[in-house]
Amino acid sequence: MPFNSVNRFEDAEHEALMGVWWSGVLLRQIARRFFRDQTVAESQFNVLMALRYAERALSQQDLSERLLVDKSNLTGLIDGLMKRGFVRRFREKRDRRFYRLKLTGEGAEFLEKLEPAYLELVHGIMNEFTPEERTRLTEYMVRLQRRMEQWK
Amino acid sequence: MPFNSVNRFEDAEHEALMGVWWSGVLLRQIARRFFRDQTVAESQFNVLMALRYAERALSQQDLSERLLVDKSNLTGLIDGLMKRGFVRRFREKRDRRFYRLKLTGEGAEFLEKLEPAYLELVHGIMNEFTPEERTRLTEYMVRLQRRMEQWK
DNA sequence: ATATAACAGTTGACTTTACAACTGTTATAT
DNA sequence: ATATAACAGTTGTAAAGTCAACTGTTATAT
Repeated sequence: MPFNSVNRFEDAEHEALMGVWWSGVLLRQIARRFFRDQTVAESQFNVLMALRYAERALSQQDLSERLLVDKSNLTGLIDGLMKRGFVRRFREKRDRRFYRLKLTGEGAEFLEKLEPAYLELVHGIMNEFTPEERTRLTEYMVRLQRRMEQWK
Repeated sequence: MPFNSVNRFEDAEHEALMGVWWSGVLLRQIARRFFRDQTVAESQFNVLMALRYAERALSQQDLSERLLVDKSNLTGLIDGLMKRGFVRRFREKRDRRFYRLKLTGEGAEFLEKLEPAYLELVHGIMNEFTPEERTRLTEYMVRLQRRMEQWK
């Protein structure tokens, strides 16, 4: 789905979707570099954040669904986070098919250290918009996501 | 950069950025599946579209910049498209460092066959919005991208 | 005129991701 | 009670991407 500039389609719907597309591409690029400097992969950060703000202990399957990543990837991702001491797996006794994943103290601490720089980045980008615009943008994105869910 | 639902940050800027982020993730997912069914990789489609709608013959370097993909990927990507007969490389006589890439008749034809389904998908998603909303959304995305360019 | 820079493309190592096939565990149906 | 489904996680393969180092070509500087 290309096209920031030239677009002979002259199709307003296409143009709008391309806008979202390219914003996503740029955002990915910025995030990758940011997290590399912070010595985490973006995918690992996503896992840590999901665990931190989850309302309950999550399984790898849960993470797979929340992060929209294939469950097979969670195996290695969690392995890596365990090696760094950020996450632990707890076998569930009632149902030995899955683990409950928990953030360790080190994991939480690591996230806290990261947070200022992370928020600075986020705000540095988003203060492009006024509060009203932000609200409207958020609303648009929610609707767009709901619409796209239909294609899953 | 996670979080569609739970977000204890209570941070409107973060929320808005996450909206863009998740929309991008979903869009990638939908696109990947769509193009798989159409027997092209999304990355190949992007190249074909870029060549088709370019104002002049592009080099691999040009494509790299337009598609925001490392130039090293273009080698294999173009190789693949040449194998399918969709693209040709022409050595530039004046400057033998680069190729001029051109879409073949087969390439153009392939794109044309794809276009209806592609546009149907795009419209199916974007008719979530009224024309005024689309305009505003496009405007937001343009501003967001310009802002994000600063971090490149 | 020649050494040095810059440029386009390629290659190889590595990471990330998706997908399909597999193991082991639990739930369901007959 | 047992066969079948469904489920969670793991493994292996392949595609796609980044990055750094390399080749060959052209531009620049002294």
